[in-house]
Amino acid sequence: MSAKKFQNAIAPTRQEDYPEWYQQVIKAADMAEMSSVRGCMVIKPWGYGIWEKIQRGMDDLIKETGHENAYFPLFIPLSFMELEAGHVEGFAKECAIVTHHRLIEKDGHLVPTGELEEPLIVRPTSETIIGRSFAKWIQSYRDLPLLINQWANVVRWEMRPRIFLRTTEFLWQEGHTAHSTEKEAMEETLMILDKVYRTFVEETLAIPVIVGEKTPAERFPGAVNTYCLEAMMQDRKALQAGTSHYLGQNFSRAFEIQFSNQAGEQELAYTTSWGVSSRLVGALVMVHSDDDGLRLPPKIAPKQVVIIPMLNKPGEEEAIMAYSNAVADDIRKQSWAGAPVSVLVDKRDMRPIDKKWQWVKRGAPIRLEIGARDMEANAVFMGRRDRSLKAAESVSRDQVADLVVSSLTEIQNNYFALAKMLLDEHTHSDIDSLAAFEKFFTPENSEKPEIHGGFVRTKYCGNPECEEKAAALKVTIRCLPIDQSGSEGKCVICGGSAKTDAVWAKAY
RNA sequence: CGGGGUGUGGCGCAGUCUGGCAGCGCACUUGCUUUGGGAGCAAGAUGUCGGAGGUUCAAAUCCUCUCACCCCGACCA
Repeated sequence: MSAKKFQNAIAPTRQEDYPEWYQQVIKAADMAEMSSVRGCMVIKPWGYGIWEKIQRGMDDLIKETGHENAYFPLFIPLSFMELEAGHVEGFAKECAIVTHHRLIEKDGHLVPTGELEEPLIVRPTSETIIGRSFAKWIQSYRDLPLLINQWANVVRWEMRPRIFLRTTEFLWQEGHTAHSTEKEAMEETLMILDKVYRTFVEETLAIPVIVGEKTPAERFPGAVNTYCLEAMMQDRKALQAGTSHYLGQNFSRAFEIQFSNQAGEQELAYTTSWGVSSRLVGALVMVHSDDDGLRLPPKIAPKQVVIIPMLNKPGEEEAIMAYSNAVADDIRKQSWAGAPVSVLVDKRDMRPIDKKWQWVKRGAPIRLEIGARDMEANAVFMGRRDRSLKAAESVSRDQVADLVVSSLTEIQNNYFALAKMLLDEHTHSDIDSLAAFEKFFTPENSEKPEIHGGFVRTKYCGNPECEEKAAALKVTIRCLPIDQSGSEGKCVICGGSAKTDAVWAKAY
């Protein structure tokens, strides 16, 4: 294969075919692949390493805000789903159902037998089964608040799976809490949204978000209010990066989550639920990556520094490896973002140039190439993933550890700044008529739509009909931002008087 | 569930119209050369051509049935 064939490591580029580019980045980074089970993915070590970093960081925040982890069953009795009307409607169409518990051999094939008296559904979310437990655990106001989180897999039989973004089975955390007052439950709902989700997504994943409330059309089935984080991908479409629900007394009524208050009266508890999923990995890909593959913010990279020994000539190996390991140890002594810098010395039996490209495609923030020449000069050759490949340069050995630390901070900040620039540049507040709105969201090439559109932040009258009208353009209200301006204006769709700010976009 | 498409070594595909030895590129293995910027040459290994049935001297190719997957809609963390 000749070098000229590669202008970029990933084909097609983002401009050429964004959805295909997305899949190629994941493949080239060796993160995950679709499995032989419909809609289900295999998460490979590099992709799972990213998820583990997400879990660790998020879990710390969840615990710092007073929650404890627990675990509930994968299966939910079918009858539980019937108890909350809105909930059934939302999830009934996408459930996996277990109806048998045994196999027998018949004509050389295994067929299910032993039909269950009551079918079990594989959890699409756990409000119902956790609600039943909460009802048992809560007797008195002294048992409240009850603050529980679960790390789990869930199954939703979606029509069109897309790797990491919408798979049949996915990984997530789901928080479930119960409170004695509406006020406290609402505070919890919003606290999680800001202190846990927004903080983590912006500061660790380097993804800027718009925080807001969903309209009734986009609300979680069974919730009173649903709040969310919305992020902009590089094709300017929105991706929901986290969600927090105020459930009011809907689930406590259905599952009899009652407590005696201080006056000795029975009251229904107020509950919340909130979650982020492995979809965040897809968001990382679509926000930060470029036409050479994945780019990982250092705080989420499973390895922050990769050392590639240039083992080209026989006889040099031992000395270069010793030098490389010594450099690695120096860097490991450095602390960054509250933890030792993680370093991998890639000593695999591969051509160094192939290793280098592999680490570029996997998005390692910093590459250090070490060969005989560097060793003689008491130096290393350092490349940063946020800069062009040709911008790599020689750095003296005694400066490298400090430079790595300052570079990690710079890379983390650069990725956030770039993503923020994209979000700001393509968020428009000056679209004030239906004609302008339609023009903005209509691609020039309808056969093969180019990257177009973005977020429109404008007034909305609150009429669901206006929302439906936008849906014809595949545009939905992503959220009603928390930071409302309070000003009065005209609804962008119907022109009627409107006070509410809304963010409109095409979404994943 | 509607409309369109595809199933051929690990991956990507040609071959199907007009039946006649199962092919190509990449990746993989081995050897030699090369070696700080996605190397070259040579040899090698890898296949129930999605499945079942039929037509035929002969089927990847034709016919019937079937399964799976992909794209466009409805659904969605």
